[in-house]
Amino acid sequence: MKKTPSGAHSTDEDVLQELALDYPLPKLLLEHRSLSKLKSTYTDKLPKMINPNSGRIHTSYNQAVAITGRLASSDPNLQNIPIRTLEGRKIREAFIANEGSSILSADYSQIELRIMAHLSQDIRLLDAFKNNEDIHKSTAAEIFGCDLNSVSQEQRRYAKVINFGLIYGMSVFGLSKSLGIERSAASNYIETYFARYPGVKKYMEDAKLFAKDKGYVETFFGRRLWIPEINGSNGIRRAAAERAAINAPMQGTAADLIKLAMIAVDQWLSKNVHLKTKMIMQVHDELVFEVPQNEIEILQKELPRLMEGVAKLDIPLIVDIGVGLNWDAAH
DNA sequence: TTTAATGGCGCG
DNA sequence: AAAGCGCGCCATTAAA
Repeated sequence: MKKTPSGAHSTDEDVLQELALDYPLPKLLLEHRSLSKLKSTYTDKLPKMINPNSGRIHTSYNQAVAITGRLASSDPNLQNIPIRTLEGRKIREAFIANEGSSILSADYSQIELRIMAHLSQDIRLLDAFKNNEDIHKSTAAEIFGCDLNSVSQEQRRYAKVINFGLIYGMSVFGLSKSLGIERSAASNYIETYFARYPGVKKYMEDAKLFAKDKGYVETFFGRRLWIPEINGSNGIRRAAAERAAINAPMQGTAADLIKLAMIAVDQWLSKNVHLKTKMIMQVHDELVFEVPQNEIEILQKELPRLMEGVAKLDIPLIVDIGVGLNWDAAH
């Protein structure tokens, strides 16, 4: 149903899911794939990487690999610990706090969509975030032309796929595939979306034009992200570069913000020498801490203030906090 | 035995 | 020919 770059028949998840409608084997294969992925990558490997001195797993953060300015975690990668499935979450449950401490997770809510609102200056998107609305719900209300409180689960799910797809420059083809709908229907959704959020459409066109003119795009702070293939002769790679030009300012600005947050939190912890709390991980829009019981209250109060205050955008930055005895419970 | 390429999939 | 951005790591296979 689909070919790999080398010309072989693809057996990826999409293909097997489609085949599973007609045959029993693909479903079994998918089950085996997901379980063996969890076993080989996490369950078998992570225990072997415990440092004998600390009794812990220590990752490395590379600051100069990701072109958008994100950190990248390796050996082991702790930025791709499972969370999306029940089975996977059992692995996350194994990340536990010391006796007497909790794991605290502080993550930016909808950070890239908020940045898109700021960069695009789209009035409806700015308003939605200023009113602290459920953004997928409010997008659903716009594209389905209904009331905020009459949005169905299904409508919200559609809007969510559209919202995330847009951040990445998704096409009609991609949207129709990921929603399993006709291309004409997908085309209608996108058209309606851009009619309701014209600022977003203009932002995307401007990002491409800017990149073509200068060879780079910029984050909110003016950091440059070079897109060399934006004027290349290979049409396919050029199209990919155009999508990167749309995405890079958002992902790059989010990367800038969380780095500033890490610095702000570190300085605050250093200043308050009595605190035993430790910042132990970063997962792109999330900071993870190990917090003694008697410090949870102060962290719950101070972290949002510190992280939300690193920059003044035209929308509020919102930080959600979760606390638990393990990393999964902290979400 | 090590390295590289491939296809696939975990996360934000 | 591809149609969704950014990563790192797994098993498998082939080459060095």
